[in-house]
Amino acid sequence: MSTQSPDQPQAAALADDVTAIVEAHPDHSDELRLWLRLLAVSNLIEAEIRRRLRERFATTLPRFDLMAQLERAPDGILLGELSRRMMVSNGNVTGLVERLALEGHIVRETPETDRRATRVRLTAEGRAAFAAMAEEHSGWVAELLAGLGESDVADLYRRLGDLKASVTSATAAPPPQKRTGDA
Amino acid sequence: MSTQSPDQPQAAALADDVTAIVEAHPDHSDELRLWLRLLAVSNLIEAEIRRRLRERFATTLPRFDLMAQLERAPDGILLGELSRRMMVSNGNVTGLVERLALEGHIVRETPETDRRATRVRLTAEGRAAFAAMAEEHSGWVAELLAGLGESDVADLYRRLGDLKASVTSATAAPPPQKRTGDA
DNA sequence: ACGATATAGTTTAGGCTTCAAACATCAGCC
DNA sequence: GGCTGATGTTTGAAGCCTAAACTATATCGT
Repeated sequence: MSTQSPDQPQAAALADDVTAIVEAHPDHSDELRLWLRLLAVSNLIEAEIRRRLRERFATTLPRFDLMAQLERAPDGILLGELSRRMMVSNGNVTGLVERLALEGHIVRETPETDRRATRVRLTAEGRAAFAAMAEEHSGWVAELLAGLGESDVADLYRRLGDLKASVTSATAAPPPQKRTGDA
Repeated sequence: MSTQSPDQPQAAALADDVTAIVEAHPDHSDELRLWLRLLAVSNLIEAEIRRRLRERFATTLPRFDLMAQLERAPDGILLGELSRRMMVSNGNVTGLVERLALEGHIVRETPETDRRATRVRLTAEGRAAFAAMAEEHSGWVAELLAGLGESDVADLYRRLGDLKASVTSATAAPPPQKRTGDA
């Protein structure tokens, strides 16, 4: 059911001048539609994966993500680095780690060189549990994307890279204010 | 290149280091990478939009979404239909509506024909607030996607449609339990 | 050494989200 | 009228998430 047509108020006569972008009321509906579709697809896949993680392994996507990070760092990882890699807040990681520790999947330890810090590591049990989940997980993704050809996958990957670059440069740059007279 | 080779996911022989498991599925790694990138890009854009909604309008994406739905339904909409369109649970909508009503953006009313139901509508104030937000919002999206050419946008849109179709058919169909020997 | 500043994590308050169970009402049937 | 089942919404418990305030430790400048 794609009742997702955004029905934006149609910009009137669209002067398609690329240079005079933000000031007037250009038609942004193509970009908006793209974003809405991107969001819809992403949420669709994510919801299905969350559902299966829950159903098959009684776990959640954030927990899975966290364990995936730890799996790549056999010597453990500091909480701050973890939150950076997962792109979530520090406080979020605190709770996630707490729950995973209760489940016995990970352990916390304080390095002697810096007693502020906490390093977390997968337990043997956690490593085994993650291996089982990861195996199925990649199968699920492959299954969901099975309708795409190999070249589609590569092409989408590349174009999403372009998109990522666009977003990154737009957010990294200082906010484009009205520069009066920037001749 | 690993083309459609006859897949043999025989994981039996992997007595190797368990840490290599995730990477050790050549058949699925392309799809996995694509999904991870899709997720990353989507989250990147979403986080930026959430940030700006919060900063500029002291609101959230779910609230914005809900108001966007109401904006398209001038006569109001039942909560159940709202939760269907937003693709979230009923209970979720209850709380969202409660907060937006407190803010004066929407009103609730019980239709006389069915006193179980609740119909919500934008107030005049809510409609005006949404108009202001929507205008900026579409500008933000256009700004974030500005690095893409017009044809890139169209192409990505189409390919994401293919992807959506793939996911939909994979989830709508009964679970494919065993992969029969494909050609 | 001492105070200022920076860094690592935790806590707090609040919002979003889901599921499951409860509640309320309606529509049909006897 | 009084069951019964369906439908529309709310509630409660639990988890995820953030920003801001806070604690504890480290480091740097003097």
